[in-house]
Amino acid sequence: MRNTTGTKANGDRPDERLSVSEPGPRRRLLDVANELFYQEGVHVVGIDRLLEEAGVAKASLYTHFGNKDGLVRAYLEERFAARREHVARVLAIYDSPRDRLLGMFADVQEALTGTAFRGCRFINASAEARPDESVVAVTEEYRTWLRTLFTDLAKAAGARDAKHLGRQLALLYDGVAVAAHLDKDRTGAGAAARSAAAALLDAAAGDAPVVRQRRKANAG
Amino acid sequence: MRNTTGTKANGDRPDERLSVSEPGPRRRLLDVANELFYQEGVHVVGIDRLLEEAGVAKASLYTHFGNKDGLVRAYLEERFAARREHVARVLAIYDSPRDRLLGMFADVQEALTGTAFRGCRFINASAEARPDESVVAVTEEYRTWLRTLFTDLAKAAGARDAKHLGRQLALLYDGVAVAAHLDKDRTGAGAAARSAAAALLDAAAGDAPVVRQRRKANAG
DNA sequence: CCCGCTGTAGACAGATCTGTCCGGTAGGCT
DNA sequence: AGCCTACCGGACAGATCTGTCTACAGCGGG
Repeated sequence: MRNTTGTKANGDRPDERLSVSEPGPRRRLLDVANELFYQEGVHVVGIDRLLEEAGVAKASLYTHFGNKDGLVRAYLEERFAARREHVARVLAIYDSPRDRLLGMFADVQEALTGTAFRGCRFINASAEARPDESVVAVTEEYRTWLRTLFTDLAKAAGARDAKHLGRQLALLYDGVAVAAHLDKDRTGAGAAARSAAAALLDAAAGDAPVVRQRRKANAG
Repeated sequence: MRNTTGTKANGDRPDERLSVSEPGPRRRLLDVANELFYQEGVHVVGIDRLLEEAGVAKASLYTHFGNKDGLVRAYLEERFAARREHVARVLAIYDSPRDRLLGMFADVQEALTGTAFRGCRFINASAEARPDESVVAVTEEYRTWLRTLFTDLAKAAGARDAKHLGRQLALLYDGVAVAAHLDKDRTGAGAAARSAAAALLDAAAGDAPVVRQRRKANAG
């Protein structure tokens, strides 16, 4: 579909200093997987479709990833890493803990204006996965990380019960992903989540916003 | 797998007044679909599996439902109707609008204590559906109904912006379905959603709600 | 220079799934 | 009794998907 002649070109290792030319088959496969698995679903997109779109031979897929599940796992783990980096960049924008927390929802609101938004990759992939597929393992890691992140943000923002607020915020985060995916009016969901996060934060911070000394009995 | 002899028995029409004996193939198929499609996913469960489990001939499926998508549609529409009835029963328990609203989340919290809980059928089914499958149509109807329901509850509970609060509550409702499905600790998500709903309602009801108690920390 | 590594192209096997069709059976109705 | 209808059991076709294997091409290092 793209490179009719077998070419080694670029092994897509980071120390490769060739000009941009053409990424290797592993890179091309991951790129296509990132697109198709997200837009259409993991089970719906077959091997042949991936190979066709990426211009990669079938044997290359199996030497690089072992089987389809290996490709799915590599794809999800890469997106997980990319997400961590993205969130780190978003959080770095803001100064105050409160703004950082709300910035997470501002970021989501911005993301779902694009037409390519189809909800949370991990939620969607998990909904169609069998229990033994590696999707569930990566999803669990991702969600643990996300919950911890929100708990940390809640704690920094001065919540009395940071774990509780963190959970509530994670609920909103899940909810907006689902709603923006399945409902027609996406922007409404984004705004609702953002304002709800602010309201919950205000309610949890209570009367003494940034002071979080009081009692550190169960904070964290 | 169950009735080795071809038997007419019960056509599972409502005016059938035979004793309980054995429901017809349509009923048996819907029952099995309700179980398997929910527990394992729509695409994962094949026709043969359904037929085997229900003890129904393949021809019966196609005469009753046309094709697999027809069965899926009938299954989802039946669950939608059952859900409407269930919600009506739940709402009938409470007297005040506020209690009715929070009762929706108390009901969910109770539901997810069971091991059979696997999140929202419609969300899960939509995540693995192609755009042309009838899953998306029924899901859209369901979600429109749900959003309207929460908006009505918010309005009755005295929210200033009922549509806004309704959306926020729907987000929480989606979120708890996802979280309780994918995370290990389900009960935590239920409690968080319930308390978040109360906090959002308090924040939205503002100063002049419908007879609200002091600040009753919700036990749960 | 040539060997080995990596990659392409595609045939092939085996499994699975949807949907059609045919033969047989049993109960209800006239 | 005889027929009609609903249902069962299973064979069958056609499509699709995963995974393996063979044949071949180009690049780079010893």
